[in-house]
Amino acid sequence: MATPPHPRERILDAAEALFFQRGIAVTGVDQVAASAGVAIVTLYKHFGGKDNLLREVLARRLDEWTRHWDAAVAAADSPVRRLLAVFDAVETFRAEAGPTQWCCFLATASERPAPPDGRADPVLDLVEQDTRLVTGRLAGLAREAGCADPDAVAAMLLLLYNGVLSSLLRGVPADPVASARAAARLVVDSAVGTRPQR
Amino acid sequence: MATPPHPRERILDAAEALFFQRGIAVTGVDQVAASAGVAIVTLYKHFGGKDNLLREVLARRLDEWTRHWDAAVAAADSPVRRLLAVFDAVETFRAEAGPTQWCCFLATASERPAPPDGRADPVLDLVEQDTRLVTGRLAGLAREAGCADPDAVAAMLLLLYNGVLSSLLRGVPADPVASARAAARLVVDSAVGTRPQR
DNA sequence: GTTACGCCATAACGATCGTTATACCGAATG
DNA sequence: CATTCGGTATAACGATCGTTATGGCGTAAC
Repeated sequence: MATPPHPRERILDAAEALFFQRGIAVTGVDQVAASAGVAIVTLYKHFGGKDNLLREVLARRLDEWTRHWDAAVAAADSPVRRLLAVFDAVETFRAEAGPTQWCCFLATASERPAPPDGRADPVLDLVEQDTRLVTGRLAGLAREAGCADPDAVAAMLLLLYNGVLSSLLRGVPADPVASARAAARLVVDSAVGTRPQR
Repeated sequence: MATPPHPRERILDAAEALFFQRGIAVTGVDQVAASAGVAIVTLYKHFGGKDNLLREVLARRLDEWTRHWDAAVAAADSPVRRLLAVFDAVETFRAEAGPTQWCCFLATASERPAPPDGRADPVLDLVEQDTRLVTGRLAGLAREAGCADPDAVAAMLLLLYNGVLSSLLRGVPADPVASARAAARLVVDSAVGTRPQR
């Protein structure tokens, strides 16, 4: 159970670990296959190529992240706590997903240039899908929490959210989630207009 | 004056633009030379290679950023405004530096894996130098502003700072600096314990 | 037993990329 | 005029990488 028997899962795990710990472009397909204990041919049998592999890794990640966030929101027992549940989800997700260095989607957006013509890139589409998910949910939860200006609150929380993910690259602050929670509480308390309901 | 006559500056400008708009690994040396209107040999005459070119781009950028931040701090007329001057500096720096997509240092840290052995990487050293600069200054300014817990405030502001830089990748929020300023004001006001001195 | 299937190992291909060598040109300097 | 210097153009090298082809090995199904 430590290593899933199916080679497909092992490839996805290895790709996720290598892509977002060391970088997507610098990680060769052979390294992914070797890390998964799988032949290169098997990788190409399951996924069509590197781009498709990256696409499936991102899709799986987006799915797991959505589930984590859903669970964290469901576990919260007040509208304000539901709004702040993003950071709980980040913490539990990172604890379970392992030592992935930083955000898959930001890493992909960073390394992958937009195609010159107006054509769409299926990989970058997943990044934008994640962006829409985060922004939309934050705005909705802010509205339900009774914030005076939900969009402004969502923008500030999104800033803290992106800050957490990118702070993993700098290594500082040491506990980005804790700092983000503290800052988010100040933002939300100010917007709701009530004192914190510890 | 639009295009500096010295090819060295043109190469640095072109490399900065391409590296951090499209990605470092995916940008070839030939593209940099072509964009600078310079032969590849000239690029290798001035800089020893791609790594050294990247190093000089980062060094120049760190220098300019330090100057901008210094100026913004000097222009502020209260300790709290000096603490918040980071975001003024980000705005003026981005307005002057041109359409660079996002933070050079985070992009470099994202694409460049740490060397496996304990050896030091001169490029990643510059990234860490930038990290130390930002964290150290924020903590010092927070202390001078009379914050109750300067390190905690610095951590939250660093989070917002990283959030601004990485939000440029997502494209949202539309005006990250404005949102960061609003959130930072809430954080600092709460830490100083006084009402905002508009 | 034979067939089919999933996987592995090896090798090779085309392409890109970082880097260097060679030869040429023009202007400034003596 | 000769020389030197900074720049250009072209070509080539080695290396890496994404991708594919070939052939062989085990296991489960019929």
